[in-house]
This record gives sequence, structure tokens and C-alpha cells, in this order.
Amino acid sequence: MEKRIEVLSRRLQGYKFTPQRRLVLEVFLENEGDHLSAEEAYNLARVKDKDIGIATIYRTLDLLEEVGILHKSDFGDGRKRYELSQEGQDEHHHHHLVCLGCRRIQEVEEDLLNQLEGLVEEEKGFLIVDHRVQFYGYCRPCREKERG
Amino acid sequence: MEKRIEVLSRRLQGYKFTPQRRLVLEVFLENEGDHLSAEEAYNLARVKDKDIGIATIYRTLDLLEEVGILHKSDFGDGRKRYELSQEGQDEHHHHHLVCLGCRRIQEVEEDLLNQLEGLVEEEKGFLIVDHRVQFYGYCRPCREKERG
DNA sequence: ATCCGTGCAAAACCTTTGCAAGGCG
DNA sequence: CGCCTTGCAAAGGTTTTGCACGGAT
Repeated sequence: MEKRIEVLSRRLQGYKFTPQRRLVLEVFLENEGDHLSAEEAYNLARVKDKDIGIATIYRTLDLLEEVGILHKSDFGDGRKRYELSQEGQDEHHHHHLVCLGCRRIQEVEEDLLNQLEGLVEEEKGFLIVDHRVQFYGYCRPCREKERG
Repeated sequence: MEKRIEVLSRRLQGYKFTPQRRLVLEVFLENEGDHLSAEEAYNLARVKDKDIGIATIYRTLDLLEEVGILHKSDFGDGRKRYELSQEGQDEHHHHHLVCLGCRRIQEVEEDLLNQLEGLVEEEKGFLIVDHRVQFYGYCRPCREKERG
């Protein structure tokens, strides 16, 4: 954990690695795989530093996204969400499963969209630089609970 | 146009077909294919009725979505957008091209996602009931302007 | 008279910004 | 000192809500 924080913090060259910024980073490392909203990150951070401000959270999220540590998403629930960027991933292939039951978000790895993208570029002359794919439905636990 | 309005208005059974609601419907019919935000719809509606209120627009958009006349989307630009639902379309297959240059949104018809959806359901046990696919990039006019 | 729908203004919600104070080289 | 960062509070942008008025049944 210490090691990972240290490695990630190197991307903050030119910016100070303040206790608050470190704290936000910790929160995301401790909740890896989660897609946290600013408020959620704020609440988690406040457990360790009750004086941290929400504005600092927003500013830190912006910063961490700018340097590529976090990735911002929007699932249409009225707030932006952030997740730890996967190392070595080219930042372009994100598929999310948004459960309409529990609102949990999981990821899918496959990228079968490439052929579709090729078609679109060819037919529409539209140069694709990013895409967003979200599936809405019900995850296995929610489906089982429903049946139960 | 009159005919289409009359047909669509039948879906409002149980609700009054007021002049304001009719006006909002007209705006969407006259701008078919566009993805209008509440404010845009408001401005277009005000041309014909300068006294219409923004709250009425919001309430009407909700209502028209509820009865299936409009479809709501969120392209991550901080406001919800509405488009006329396509007749006979099962409301499930929307692909959008969001131009990062001019912010115009166009649609793609193909649905090559079915196979991907099948895979997801099989592997993750996630029952998909809707999806959102958005491509971000540059449309042909913007690319040509760039080159010029 | 009763509903429902409207317009206005206020509130709500998430996010950003201004600013004075703090931290640290 | 000078610069960056912080926390607070205020402001901003979008959407929702409370409320009294008004029109239609």
C-alpha cells in the first residue's frame, strides 16, 4: 500500500503531495474497483481527517484525473464518479454494468466494439476518440434476491 | 404535422392535453432528430408562447417521457436531453455520436452489441435491460474545418 | 366545487469559485 | 517573501418543489 501510494504520487510532479491529496489517494486504493462520487470519497476521507473540506475533494479529484491516476465516469445519476485508472490500460475501453437494483457498478473487460467503431468511422466519417458503454440491468445477487 | 400531434396526444390519456403540452410536442416534432435540453426546449417554446414557464417544461418533459413519447439521455454535459422516441422501436438500441467539436449529436442505427450483451449475461449473470453507447470524437464537418 | 395544470419564486442538489489564512521552501 | 493549497462560504448551473391562482369539467 505504502509502495503503491509512493509510485502513484510520482505522477504528481509539479504539484505538492499534501496530506489531503495522499488521503484521497488512500481512499481510492482502499476501495479499489469502486466508482466513488465526490461525496462518497468525502465521507470516506473524513473518517481519517474530519476537517477535510469538500472543495478540496473536488479539486483533488480533478487533479488526480488530470495526471491519469483517476478516471472520471458519468452514469447518469446526477453525479460524477471516479475510479482508479488501471495501470497499463489505454484509458479507452471501459464497459460498465450498472445494476438497477443495488446501483453497484461492475466492469466488463471485453472490447467487442472495435468492429462497430470501424464501421462508424467508415460510414459516417466520424473520428472516434473515446466511447462510453453502459449496460443497465440486474446483477446476479439482485436477481437471486428477487427470486428468493 | 397536425395528424402526428393528434396521434401522439392519444398517449396522454388520463392527462389533459393542454396548450403548453401541445406546444412542447410541436417543438420536438419540428426539431425531430435533435436531442434537446430543457433549456433549449424552453427557448424554442417561448418563441410561440412567451409566458410559458421553465417548470412547466420540466414537468412536461417528465410526462412525455413517462408515456413514451420522449426518450431521455445524458451525454455527460451536465444536462439531460430529450429526443422523440422512434415509433416501433423497442426503446433499447440507441447509439450516439457526440461530436467533441460542435457538440452535435447524431445517431447510429446498427446494433452490433447483441453478441456482446449475450456474452455479458452468460459470464457475469447480469441481466441487461438497457444499454447506453456513446462515441466521442469529431464529425466530418469538424474534421474538414480542422484541416482547412 | 373539484381537479388538475400553470407560473413564479424558492429550494434543492451537485459543483465551482473567491478569498483570506496556512504551510513550506 | 512567494507560491501553492486549504477550508469556508458564497455563487453557479440545472432541476425540483411549494403554493396560490386559474381554467376546465
